[in-house]
Amino acid sequence: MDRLLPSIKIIINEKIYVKDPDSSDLGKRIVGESILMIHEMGFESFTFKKLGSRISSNESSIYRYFENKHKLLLYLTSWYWGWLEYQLVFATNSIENPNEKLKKAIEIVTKGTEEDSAFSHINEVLLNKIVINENSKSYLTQKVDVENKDGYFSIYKRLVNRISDMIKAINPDYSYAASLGSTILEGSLHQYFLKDHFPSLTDCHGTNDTTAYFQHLVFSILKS
Amino acid sequence: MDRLLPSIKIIINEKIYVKDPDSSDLGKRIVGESILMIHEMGFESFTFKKLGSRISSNESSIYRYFENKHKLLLYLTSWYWGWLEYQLVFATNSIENPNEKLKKAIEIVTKGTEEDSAFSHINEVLLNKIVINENSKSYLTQKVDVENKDGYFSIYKRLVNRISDMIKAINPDYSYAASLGSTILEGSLHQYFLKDHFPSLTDCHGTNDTTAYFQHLVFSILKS
DNA sequence: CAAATATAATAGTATTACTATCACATTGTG
DNA sequence: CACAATGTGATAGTAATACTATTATATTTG
Repeated sequence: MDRLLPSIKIIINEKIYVKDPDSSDLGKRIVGESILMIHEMGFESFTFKKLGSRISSNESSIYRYFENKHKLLLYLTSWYWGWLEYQLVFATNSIENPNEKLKKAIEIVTKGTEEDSAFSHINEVLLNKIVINENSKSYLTQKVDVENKDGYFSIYKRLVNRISDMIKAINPDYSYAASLGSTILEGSLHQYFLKDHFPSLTDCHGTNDTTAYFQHLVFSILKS
Repeated sequence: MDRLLPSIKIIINEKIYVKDPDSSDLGKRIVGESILMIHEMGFESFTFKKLGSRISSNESSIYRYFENKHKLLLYLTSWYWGWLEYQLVFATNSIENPNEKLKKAIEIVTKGTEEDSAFSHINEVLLNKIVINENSKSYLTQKVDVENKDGYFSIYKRLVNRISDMIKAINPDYSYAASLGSTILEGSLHQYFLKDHFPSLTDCHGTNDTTAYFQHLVFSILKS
C-alpha cells in the first residue's frame, strides 16, 4: 500500500503508555521489535528483558515506556485497530450507497493485511498476525472493567460501532446490529486462526474466502 | 436439570492428565475447587499452591494429577465441551426435521448454562463462565499444533462438526458450513463476554437473546 | 557551560512454576 | 498377619519472571 497521508499518526490513549513510544527512537525500536518478537515467540514467552537485549538496550529503559507487557500489548492492539479504522474510513467515506459501503467495510476488516509504508517502524502484516493470536488476551483479564472505564478499548469499540451503524443504515429494523458488528470483527480474526491451526473447522482457506463468507452472511441476514 | 443418566462419565483424552482426577476424592476436589478459584481470581492469578491450601492438600499432590495449570484448563474446557456435546446429542437425536434439529442445536449451545446434578463435584454454571473467559487461552498458545495433533481439542472439533453437519443437512450447497458452525460456538461465548463487559457492543442482554440472534442469523443465511 | 533529561548498568525482591526427596498412612495381596 | 505398593503431604530447592530502586553515564537543551 502507498503512502497517502504521510503525516498521519495513530492516537493512542495516553494512559496506556508511560512515555509516548512514538516520541523517540528508542520508543519506536521498542514497538517495532516487540512486534517481531511477539510474533516469533508468542506473548507469554516474550519478556522485557529479552526485548532489551534484542534492541541493545536495557530492561529498565523499556519500563520507562510501558508499565508492563500487558500495557504494551494494549498499545499494539489499539494501534492496529486505529490503523484499521483509518483504512475503513478512508475506503468507505466517499461511498454513498449503503449496501456498497457496508460491503466495502466488510472487505476492509476481513481481508488479510498488506504492508503500509506510512508507518515505517511498524510491520502491519506481522501485527495483524499478533492481533489474530493475542488480541483476546488484551481484554480477557480481571482488569477489563477498570481498563475499559479508562478508555483503553475505545478505538476498538468505535470501530465496531462504525460497522453497526452501517448495518443500521441498511436495515433499521434489524435488532442485532451491534452483535453482528462485533461478530464480524471477532469472527474474522477467529476464522484466520482456524485456517492456520484447525483447518477442518473453517471453509476460509483461500485469499478472499473470509471476506466472501462474511459478506454473504451479513447480506443474507439484512435482506430477510 | 435432572439426572437422566446418572452413570455417565465425560471421557477426556488421557494425555491431558497424569492421573485421572475422576478416579479419586482428591482428584475431584482438585477439579471442583479449581473451577471455583479460577472463576474467582481468573486463570492468570490461579496457582497450584493456592489451590493446594484451599483443599487442605499440597502443591506437589496436585502435580500428580496435572502436569501444569494449562493442562488443567484443557481438562476443564474439554469436560465442558464434552458435557455440552452430551446435551446436544441428547436433545436433538430424536428430532427428524432438519430445521427443527438445527434450531434446537443452536438453542442448546447458545443458551446460558443451568446446573446439572449428574456431576456433583462440578459446578457447570461457573464452568460455563470460565469457558467464556478462558477458553481461547487454551488454544492461543505456541503449542496448539502439537496439542492438536495429540487430540487435545477433539471434543471441541467434534462438536463444531456436529453443528456443521446439521447445517449441511439443510442446505448442502452452502459453502461455509464449517465456518458457520465455528462462528456459532465461538461467537456465542463472545456475545456473553460482551454482555458482561462491553454491553454497547452487543444486543444480547436478555436471557434468550443470544439464542435468538444466532437462530435468526443461521436461518436467514440458509434460506437465501 | 550548566542543567535537565534520557538511557544504561547493576542489584535486589517476591512470586511463580516447577522438581526432588523423604516420611507417613492406607490399602490390597499372598 | 506381613509386607509391598500406592497415594498423599511436607519440605526444600531452582531458574525464571516481573518487576523496583539506585546510581552512573550520555545526550540534549537553554
